[in-house]
Amino acid sequence: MSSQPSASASVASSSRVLEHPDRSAIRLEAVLHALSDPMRLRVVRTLAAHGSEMACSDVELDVSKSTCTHHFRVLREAGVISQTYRGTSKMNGLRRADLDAVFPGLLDSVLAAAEGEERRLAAAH
Amino acid sequence: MSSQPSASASVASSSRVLEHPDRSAIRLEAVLHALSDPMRLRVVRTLAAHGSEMACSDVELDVSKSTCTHHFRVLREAGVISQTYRGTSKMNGLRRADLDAVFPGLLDSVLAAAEGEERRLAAAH
DNA sequence: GTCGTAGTACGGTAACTGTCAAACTACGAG
DNA sequence: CTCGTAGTTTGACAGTTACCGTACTACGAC
Repeated sequence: MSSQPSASASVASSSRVLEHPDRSAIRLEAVLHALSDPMRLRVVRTLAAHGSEMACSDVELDVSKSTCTHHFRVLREAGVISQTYRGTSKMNGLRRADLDAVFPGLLDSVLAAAEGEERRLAAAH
Repeated sequence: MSSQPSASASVASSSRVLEHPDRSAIRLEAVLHALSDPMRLRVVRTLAAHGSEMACSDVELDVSKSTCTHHFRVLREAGVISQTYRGTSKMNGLRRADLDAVFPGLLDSVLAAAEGEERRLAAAH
């Protein structure tokens, strides 16, 4: 049902391999659902701003480690991020190419929307 | 906290008035959550394709009336649609101007994404 | 006034979801 | 080998959500 991580992710460097949906198995509702949670949207915005892959622990969320694991898994299973183990760490990256191919402009419009909303809310306080 | 329906909706023609969030109270997460459900996405696509306002009963969903009421309310409370009573019917319209002002390009990219996904899934069968 | 329709409120069910602590595994450093 | 860290799994809890049937309200037609 799944394949190896997309081309944007490096080859796994441990025996632990993570399942990712094929580009063709990415569904809009799962993507929108994944992005509708504030924690996960924050992850995605952080990865987008950073540009290159980041370890889970480098993305600062104010929740427990088990909750972090939960949220990263939802993003991976929706096809929004790719994940690869590097020793004890797991490196995460946006599946930008896949998402832009399947839903052109969606990711950027969500990121821009979040940016704009954050600025408006900051200005309102 | 809410105001009268946005300018895109007509004046209410009955004593029943529905609360709608101000443009400034529309939140991205609520919008994405509202659009991540297949029933609600169908409503929004139908309203988008139709162009002008439609009655609840004119949007064909394969669920009970009480479930329809639930979904339309989620869309209204997220600020995605405006609703106005007309006799026994309730007229619904996309809050296109508000959504485009608050999250430029988001609605169109979601609609295009849904369109593209539908075509790909239809071609795959 | 009655009648039919659109839509609602309520209570219920079942599944989902986000949260966590605790115990765990996998890995690299030493 | 031990140790520390990253991340996981499990079970639990509480809240949310989509679904429904039923009884209801509001409205217009007559």
